[in-house]
Amino acid sequence: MATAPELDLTDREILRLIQRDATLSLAAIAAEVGLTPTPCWKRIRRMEKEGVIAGRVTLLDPARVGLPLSVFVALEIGDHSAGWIETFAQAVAAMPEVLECWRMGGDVDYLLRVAVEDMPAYDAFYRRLTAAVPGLRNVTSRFAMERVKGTTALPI
Amino acid sequence: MATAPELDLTDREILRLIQRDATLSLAAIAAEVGLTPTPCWKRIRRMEKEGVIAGRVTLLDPARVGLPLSVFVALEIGDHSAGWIETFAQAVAAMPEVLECWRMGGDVDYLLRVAVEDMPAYDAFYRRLTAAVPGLRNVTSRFAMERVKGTTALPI
DNA sequence: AGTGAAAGAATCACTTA
DNA sequence: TAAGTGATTCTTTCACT
Repeated sequence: MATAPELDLTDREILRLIQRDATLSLAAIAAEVGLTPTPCWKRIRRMEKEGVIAGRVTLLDPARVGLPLSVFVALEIGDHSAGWIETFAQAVAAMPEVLECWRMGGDVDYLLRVAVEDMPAYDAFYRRLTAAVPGLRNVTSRFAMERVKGTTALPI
Repeated sequence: MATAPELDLTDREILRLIQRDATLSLAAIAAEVGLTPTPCWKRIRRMEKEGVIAGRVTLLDPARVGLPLSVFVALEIGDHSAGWIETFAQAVAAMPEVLECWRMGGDVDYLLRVAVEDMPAYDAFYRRLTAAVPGLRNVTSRFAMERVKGTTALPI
């Protein structure tokens, strides 16, 4: 078990910068936070090892790659056993259209966000989902009209 | 208006790789797709210019930076005028806790995903939201227990 | 799409406060 | 324990083929 990471103000300032733009050079980061590149590099590497930094990814425009339709799917389930949940998690992991899957408290058991090409593609996904996951008590699909805001940058 | 980008199989293969890992060198990408670094670099730069590539970001672990609570907020509004919607979009843009905001079709008008420290922090956010956005007909908060899956990689 | 060169960046051993 | 220096290596970038 790793000890809880202590993040000082400089660590947080670095995170704030690289969260928004992973292409910033160490020299640019260093200039922003008032250090030289080497200590910045050491801090970043430390935060990667500690798991504070989960990764660096390239974000695409969904519409430009042929996936303009986003759907939120609320699931209510019948069987709440550990075995069922494990099976469900594996099914979801194997479906690349599912970008996010959250286990929820309250009336909804699971909430999915799905990216597909169009309505027929969503229908095909829906059929695969309900076939792969038996015992769904209720499935509610809500279709997104517009992404008003979308960021991966956490408020730190 | 830019012409619709044509993405060939190599473009898509490059996108598939860098979507998962933005730290891959051009040499590594080139080896994967069976080219040399220069044409890969030209393709990536072209897709950046075209807007297919939206950016490169660093992802953090929310719990490790003190934001372990994710809340989905469904909003029903009274006023559907263009002016209201513009005001709402600006309010949401100014609230860093709101990571995503979608305008929806159907029963729910807007769906937000919010990251906060704990329940008191969510309550404070809730008050700020309902104060900043007058005329909300209904606000439903659903609390996430567990992120079963979360990826930024689109199924291309 | 590839080659080869030049410029720029990351990485690290070592030094200093 | 944290930051800086300078050298090395790797990577990106680009003119030319």
